Amino acid sequence: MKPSKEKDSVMNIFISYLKRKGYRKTHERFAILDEIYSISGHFDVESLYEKMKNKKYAVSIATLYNTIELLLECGLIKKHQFGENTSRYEKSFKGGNHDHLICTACGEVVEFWNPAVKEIQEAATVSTGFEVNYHALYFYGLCPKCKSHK
Amino acid sequence: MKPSKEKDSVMNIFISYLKRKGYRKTHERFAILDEIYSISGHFDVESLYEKMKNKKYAVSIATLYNTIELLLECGLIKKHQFGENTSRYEKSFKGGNHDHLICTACGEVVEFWNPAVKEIQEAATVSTGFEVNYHALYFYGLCPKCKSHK
DNA sequence: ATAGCTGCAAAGGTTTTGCAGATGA
DNA sequence: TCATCTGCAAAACCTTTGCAGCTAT
Repeated sequence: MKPSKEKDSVMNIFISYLKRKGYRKTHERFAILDEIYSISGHFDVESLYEKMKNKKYAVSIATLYNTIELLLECGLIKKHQFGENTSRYEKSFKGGNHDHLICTACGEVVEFWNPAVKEIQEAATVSTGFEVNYHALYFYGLCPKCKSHK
Repeated sequence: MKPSKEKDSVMNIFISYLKRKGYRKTHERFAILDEIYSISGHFDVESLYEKMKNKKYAVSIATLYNTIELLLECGLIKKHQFGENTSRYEKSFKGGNHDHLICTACGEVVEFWNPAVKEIQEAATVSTGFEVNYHALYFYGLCPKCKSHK
């Protein structure tokens, strides 16, 4: 892991989470977090497995799912289902709160960010009595490339 | 199918879609659309299958998936993946454009509607060059009941 | 020492596919 | 008639689980 402020913070969050829950600090767990935070953009379990397969702390699929569950719980990654049957994930430390445009033709995913989502959330909270922890907003359509090819 | 303006329109949309694509008008397809439009709220393939199992035009799972694909394509239903591994669907004729609050504790899904989503869509369209056809906005958190139990 | 973790392989659950027989156009 | 559709069962696919051996504490 290259030294960086972000990765340090992320590691600290994970470590205190593990400590708080009484979970063990294993090589595999740190290797997985490290690998995930070196990926820019989205990933699925299969591709993460492939990436780690030949590295020092190669892990099994079962351990990936196990650790991903922990990382979801402590908020270090987010889970998405962009309409396929495979779940996709992304890191969510800082720069969080962005949303996604998904091209229904080629599958490209582009991010955007708009603070107005918070206002909608506020309105929905008030009218329904929910306590909202996070959100996901997806726009589906054609990316510029596919738009021009049609 | 009980006579109703909505169901008539829906049928017409489906019929012209089938005609335009050169697809056949089969009993199964109409029975499925009819069944779906008699369901209020969300459903998954399994429950739809159970509902239709003992009726006149019982259909197989394979045919359900096939027809659901057609209905998605012509916009008469929408597909959701609320974080589970099962896809859920709902009709989308009129009254459309609503969004969802999902309780992460008990799984309850509540709908809300807010026109401001369109403005966010407009902004995202302009900045990315996408042509957006539809959206999905989910807020995850605790419903009033689970909030008070925690 | 020992409770918890990993890896393997098998199981589970959802969705897709291949093909023979049925059917709308 | 005949290309398409349905239903069945098998396959494919992603995810979860059980258990034996390993390891952090």
